[in-house]
Amino acid sequence: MGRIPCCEKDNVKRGQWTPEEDNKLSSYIAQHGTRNWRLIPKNAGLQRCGKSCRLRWTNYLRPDLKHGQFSDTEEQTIVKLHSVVGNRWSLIAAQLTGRTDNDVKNHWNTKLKKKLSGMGIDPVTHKPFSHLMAEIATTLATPQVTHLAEAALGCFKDEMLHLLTKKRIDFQLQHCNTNVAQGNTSSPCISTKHDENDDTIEKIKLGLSRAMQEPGMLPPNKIWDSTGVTSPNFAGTCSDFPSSVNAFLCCPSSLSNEGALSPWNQSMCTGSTCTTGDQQGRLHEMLDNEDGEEFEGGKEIRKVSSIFNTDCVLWDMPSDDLMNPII
DNA sequence: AACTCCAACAACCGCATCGTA
DNA sequence: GTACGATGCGGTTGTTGGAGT
Repeated sequence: MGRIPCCEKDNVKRGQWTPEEDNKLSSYIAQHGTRNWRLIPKNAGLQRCGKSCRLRWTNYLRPDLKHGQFSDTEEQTIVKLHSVVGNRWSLIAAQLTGRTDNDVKNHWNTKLKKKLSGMGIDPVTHKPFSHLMAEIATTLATPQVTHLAEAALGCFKDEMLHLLTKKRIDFQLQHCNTNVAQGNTSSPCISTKHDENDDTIEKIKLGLSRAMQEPGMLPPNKIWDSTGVTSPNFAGTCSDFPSSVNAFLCCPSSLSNEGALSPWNQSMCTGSTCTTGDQQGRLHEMLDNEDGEEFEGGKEIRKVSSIFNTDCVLWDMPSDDLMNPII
């Protein structure tokens, strides 16, 4: 048995579409609409799978599609919705005029994920990395925590190396300069040349292990220093690490100093649930439509309550976006 | 100039869900 | 209620062009 193929693969063309094929498909759909994708390629004179035609149409040829760069507002919308509905790309895309799920997904994977990681936020949970570490620490005994932290470090390593090396993020040289100016040589500047990766990873490992074994570490919002310089409960100091590592371990100043460095303003939930009623209320307000019941994304209609989790990061949106009738 | 690397995006694949007989 | 074809969706892979070496 097995699954019936959507079309006979031997007789269909694959790969990039040519302008001629695009023209054939567009003009056929303009005349006959998009009923029965299986018949469309045959009737339109295309040697393509119906599924391939559908994708080409929905992702590229549709006249109402917007091509080109995502605006800041669109990015904010994506991040905000992703923090609530996760990888429901079609649902997210439905809130952005002229964008497809494929567009949104690609933009998320190539840009936004890295952007969030760079801000010290886990793109999956939308929480600060340090926050996640702290949550692990609250639920596990120390030996387990250390191993888990090591495992987590492995997961994040690629993103961090990317940020630390490829993007050449500034390593908080100002702290180094300050230390030097004050004659403090006990906290040497990190070399950005020699064995940069190894040094950094070792420091992260050390910092994580210390943080996880330090009971006073928790809760994290208690020790996040808005200056990002020192933390009395932290075994070292945040300034021992590059800025992007600070983001990972100490929470970046952009998170605690609203609007200081972050490209987006945000309010952060503390703990495993949103703590301020007005924030939570506002998200519900944004998600519920005027009747407070359902919202529609493409064909899907789901109860908001079924997809709404209380773990969230709330992104401040321009007031115009709040006027989106669906949100 | 040639080569490598990487980001961006298009397209494919297989599973899930829907609609209908 | 069930079977089956059609369509939607999300994950993944492939391709391309530009930047860096």
